[in-house]
Amino acid sequence: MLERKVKTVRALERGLDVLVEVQTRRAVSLHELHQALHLPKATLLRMLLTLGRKGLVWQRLADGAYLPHLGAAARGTGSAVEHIAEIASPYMKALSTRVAWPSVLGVPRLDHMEILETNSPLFRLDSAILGPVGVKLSYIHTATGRAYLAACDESEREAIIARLRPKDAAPGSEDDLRAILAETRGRGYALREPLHPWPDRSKQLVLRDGRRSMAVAIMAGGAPIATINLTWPAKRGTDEAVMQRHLEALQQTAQAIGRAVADQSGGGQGR
Amino acid sequence: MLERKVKTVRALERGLDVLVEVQTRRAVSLHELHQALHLPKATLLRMLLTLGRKGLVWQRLADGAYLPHLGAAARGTGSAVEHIAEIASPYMKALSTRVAWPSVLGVPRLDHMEILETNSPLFRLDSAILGPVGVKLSYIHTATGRAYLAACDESEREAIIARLRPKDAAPGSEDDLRAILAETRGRGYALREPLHPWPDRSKQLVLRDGRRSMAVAIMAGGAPIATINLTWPAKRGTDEAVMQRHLEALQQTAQAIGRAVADQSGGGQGR
DNA sequence: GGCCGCGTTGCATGAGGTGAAACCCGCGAA
DNA sequence: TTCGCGGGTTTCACCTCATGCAACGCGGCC
Repeated sequence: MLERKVKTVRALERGLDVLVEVQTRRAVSLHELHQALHLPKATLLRMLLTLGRKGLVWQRLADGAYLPHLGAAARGTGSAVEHIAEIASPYMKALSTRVAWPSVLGVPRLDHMEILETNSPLFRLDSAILGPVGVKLSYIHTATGRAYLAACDESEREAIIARLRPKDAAPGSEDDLRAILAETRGRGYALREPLHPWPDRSKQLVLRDGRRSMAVAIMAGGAPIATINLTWPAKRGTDEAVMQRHLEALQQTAQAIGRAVADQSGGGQGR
Repeated sequence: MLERKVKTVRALERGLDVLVEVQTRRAVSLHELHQALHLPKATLLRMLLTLGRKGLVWQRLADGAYLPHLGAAARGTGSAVEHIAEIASPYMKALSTRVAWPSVLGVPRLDHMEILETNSPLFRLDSAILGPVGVKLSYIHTATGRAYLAACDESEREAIIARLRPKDAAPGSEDDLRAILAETRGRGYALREPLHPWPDRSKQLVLRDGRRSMAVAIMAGGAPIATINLTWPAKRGTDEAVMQRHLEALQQTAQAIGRAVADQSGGGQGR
């Protein structure tokens, strides 16, 4: 293998350098690649397009960063769940063309929801900037968090609530939360209203950012694995109008993503 | 990602096709790639050289087949043990330049040792053709099998012996086997002599192929994970001379491979 | 011995990879 | 508001370098 008289293929060689670079750093911008590999950006762009077409890397909407596609590697390692962002990304892009407001994809963590992807850069409006990837959202005060809590298994819900319950929780406040979640579950989508008394991360910020938000869970295999929301400025007309207009699209998108994740976990190996 | 005005890099594109093809079929010959991808062999050769240099594929000595390098994929999935063949291959190539006879790398299976790699194609002698990859060797009648049995943990040894014990085993024959293994362990290397009465796969073949063979275990983390042997024609001078001359090289090679495997499993991620 | 299949090498040709330069676009500063 | 800047994107003319034909080596098999 090592010794061979023939020359190597330079274009392939450099392309593989890019691939390896993307794989080692988990997320990388064009500019970072540029200064790491000393290749002109134009060249990098063409290589990334090629790698993308072959399904080896993908570009996150949230920040345009290039990420490795784990699929080929973990072939058969189950859990396409780790790829939700990658799988959801194209659906969120499509969603951005159907509705006028940006969305965020969130996944549950121990005591918060984490943003994995957002299509907000696709909107021109400066009011549309949603937190970058990695931002932590409250389970209690955000539509995203409530959508997950309402959809998840009871034992999981209990565990999360227990984790968030303040020492000095007002009597009855926990029942209020449960009532909110029950209503959310019945309604089929979550809102950041009504207000709930417990403190939790960035509660104040949520309260006064002047936005409204609705969210639904993404289900796969009977369990919620993520959520997707829609955020719009509060001043924008009546909330009911917005919600009526876009709820269906949001739910359809969530279902489509859930189906795609289930498909990947099951038989197909994608592309 | 999908839509982009710029052109893709054809050379990279085709190279990735080759990579993917090698990854999906686990082992593939140049000719197979040729008819699968409809690329001239010369081109394929250059691409494979490039992929090899980047550590994404490697070529098996045994049959020249190209195999994917699992490393990048399973990064952190531990057990470099599955890569023994890949890791051992270069050492076996080096060994072929130090000694005059071919070697085989074997790993334990339920009731036999399986050949994973051999450097025999590097020898011109037609007497040197050793079974292709996948051949099953007897634990009892081959040096390779005995080397493993002698080196492994007692409980594992007992399990294997129990599995192989014939219903009508002659009294004392099992003790004979244990004695053989004990002597092997003390000596530090295994031989296919002395004969043992139990029947086992291809016993007859081993008895009359007119060859002699010696083998040592490859240790990693205190346990044997594979074996490497040396085979030569029986007619070739005195066996003692051959063994004296090459035993050290064989043991050094086994140790080097064991160390390489341990290194990969531990810290480094190889390329 | 001669044929065939497969891997390998050499080399002339022009397809296509390359990167400088220009363009775009959003952002922050003035 | 304009300007400048830093990133990403596109264009395009140059000329390397990927390409595949052709020829060779070698071992196996009839």
